[in-house]
Amino acid sequence: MPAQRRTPPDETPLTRRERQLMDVIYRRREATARDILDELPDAPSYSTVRTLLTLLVKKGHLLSTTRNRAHLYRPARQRTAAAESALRRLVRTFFDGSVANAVSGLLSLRDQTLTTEEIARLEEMIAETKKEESP
Amino acid sequence: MPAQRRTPPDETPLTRRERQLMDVIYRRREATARDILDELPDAPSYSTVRTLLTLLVKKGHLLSTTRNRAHLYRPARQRTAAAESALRRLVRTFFDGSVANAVSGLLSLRDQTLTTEEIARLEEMIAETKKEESP
DNA sequence: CGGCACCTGCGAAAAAATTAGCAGACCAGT
DNA sequence: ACTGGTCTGCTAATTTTTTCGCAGGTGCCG
Repeated sequence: MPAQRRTPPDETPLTRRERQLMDVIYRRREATARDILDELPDAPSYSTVRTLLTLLVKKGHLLSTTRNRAHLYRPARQRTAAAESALRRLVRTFFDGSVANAVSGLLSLRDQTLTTEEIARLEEMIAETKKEESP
Repeated sequence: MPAQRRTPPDETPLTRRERQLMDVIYRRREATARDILDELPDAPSYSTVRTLLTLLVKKGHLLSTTRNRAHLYRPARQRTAAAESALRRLVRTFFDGSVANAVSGLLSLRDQTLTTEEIARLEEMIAETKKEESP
């Protein structure tokens, strides 16, 4: 009987708060309880954040090292891996499973403008994809 | 005193189950309690699904109409709007706020291959974007 | 050295989410 | 018209989450 989860980051969906913390950590790549507390708009007490963090470690979602006196947390899953499954979910849920549609949705996010450089990069990626698809 | 949430789909993050149901509904665009029950891998009782559904309506996340005898649920927010905010979150969390990076991540999802047509469409979108950026 | 500022682990209480059963109504088929 | 199958609206119990406080430690500075 596995008393405490080990390595494999459980496929169980996270709870609200858990996801919120994980998001902060993924965004920053690493964080201490204090960091998180400072970033959350609706943060609970320091004590609470710490509890959640400990829980996430036990569940295998986070790894912790000690920097100075405080614990420093990092995601147990590679950032890209997490991003990938998040993207998959999104594509399935909102874009009928079509990657092309998702890209479209992404491009129409008129938030921050793409630089000329980025556009060039995208073109290159498309070209690459094309090459792979139809050699 | 607003006894029951009206139109504005509350910015409150959904709970685990709630999100799960919403996802199914977004994917199918509409669904009955029965539909959802059938689609969930780890479905609870019919009764439970109905309770959640009712709750989501009360919170303003879903709208319900009656088809035949059963309630038919649809998202209160436009699918595209929901997709948009989900994308934004994802871009911020996993791609350092870079849309280009996100597109890249999307393209490297080697799940299903893009058809030649889709690729052409993407190229067109990029071209369009380019035109807008640097007129 | 004494005190301030923080961190840690542990133990629980409070709040929220999840689950489910029940009675009444309705429709369709025999 | 009766029966079986399904849906609805409630009510409520259980399980999870979420939240915190307290009792040590430790490092640092006046």
